[in-house]
Amino acid sequence: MAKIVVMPGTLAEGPGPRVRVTRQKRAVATLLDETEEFTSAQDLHARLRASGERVGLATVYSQLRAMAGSGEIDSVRGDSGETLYRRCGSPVHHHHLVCRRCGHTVELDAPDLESLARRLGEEHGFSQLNHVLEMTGVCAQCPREAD
Amino acid sequence: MAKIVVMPGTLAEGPGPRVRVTRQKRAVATLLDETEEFTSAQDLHARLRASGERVGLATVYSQLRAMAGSGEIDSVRGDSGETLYRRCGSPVHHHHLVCRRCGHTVELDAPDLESLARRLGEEHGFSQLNHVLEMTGVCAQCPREAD
DNA sequence: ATTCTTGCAAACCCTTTGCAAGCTA
DNA sequence: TAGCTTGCAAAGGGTTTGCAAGAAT
Repeated sequence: MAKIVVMPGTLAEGPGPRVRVTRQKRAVATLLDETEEFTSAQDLHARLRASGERVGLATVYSQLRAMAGSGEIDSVRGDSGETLYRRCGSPVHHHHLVCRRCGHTVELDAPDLESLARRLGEEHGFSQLNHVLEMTGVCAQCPREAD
Repeated sequence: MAKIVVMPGTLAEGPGPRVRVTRQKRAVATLLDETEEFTSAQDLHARLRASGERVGLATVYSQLRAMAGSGEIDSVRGDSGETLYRRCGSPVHHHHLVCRRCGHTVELDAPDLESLARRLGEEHGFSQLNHVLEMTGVCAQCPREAD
């Protein structure tokens, strides 16, 4: 089921709730900017606390959820069941290959995949195609033991 | 903590724990055989109960974990955070192409995609690869105007 | 008889929610 | 001031664990 998300300045917003800029939001956004790899809400929260920021865990969760919902950041699921977030680098369509152990991420540019997806859809008479590929694995730097 | 799993007749087993065949194990294995799609532990448990089998939820979990650990079944993480299992091998790995308008679904068999995904992962030194492709579009039977 | 397996209930972990106090616009 | 936002604590949902009773060998 599709979730309709209206991004600021995209469609007629009507008399909806106005977003407010808070110290907490800036702190999370900033830390996210400085972080390359996918990280969890708990990790972000711990780092914010460690650096002296006064931010609640629930707030971090709420914010990440909002940002992910509006497409501002990407999210994937880690091995231990938690959700990992990261500021999405390139605005163009691409996919991620994420290490389930350490969160190390590689941005994939796979033209073959794009054409393949298009072909598959057209073969079945579908139009207005869209696709999301989420790849995960264990990177070369991580122990490959199974558990 | 790595768990060493020795499959029957694979390596020297030594004086390890002997696996016992129980009614519960057979029930879960059988139901898994009859199920094409990825299913959750809870779903399997509910279906077992519904069919009159007396099996505990903890047992189902424990068993799926063991089977997945030994590679007997595949596991992926669903959107809601639960782990989904499926007997691997026979019912080949495949993806779905879903119509956003009517929900009509086509099961895709795309060997090209599988090899492409494997290649992409290996090129970046990843192992234990896993991928989920979600394709959506508008099928031939549906009006394709307004979106 | 031995020891692996079961399964209830409680524990865990991550995430969301209830809601009063705090803060932005 | 008005009403989003915050954040503590509690609730939720999925999965694991403790351990005594039960079953396979």
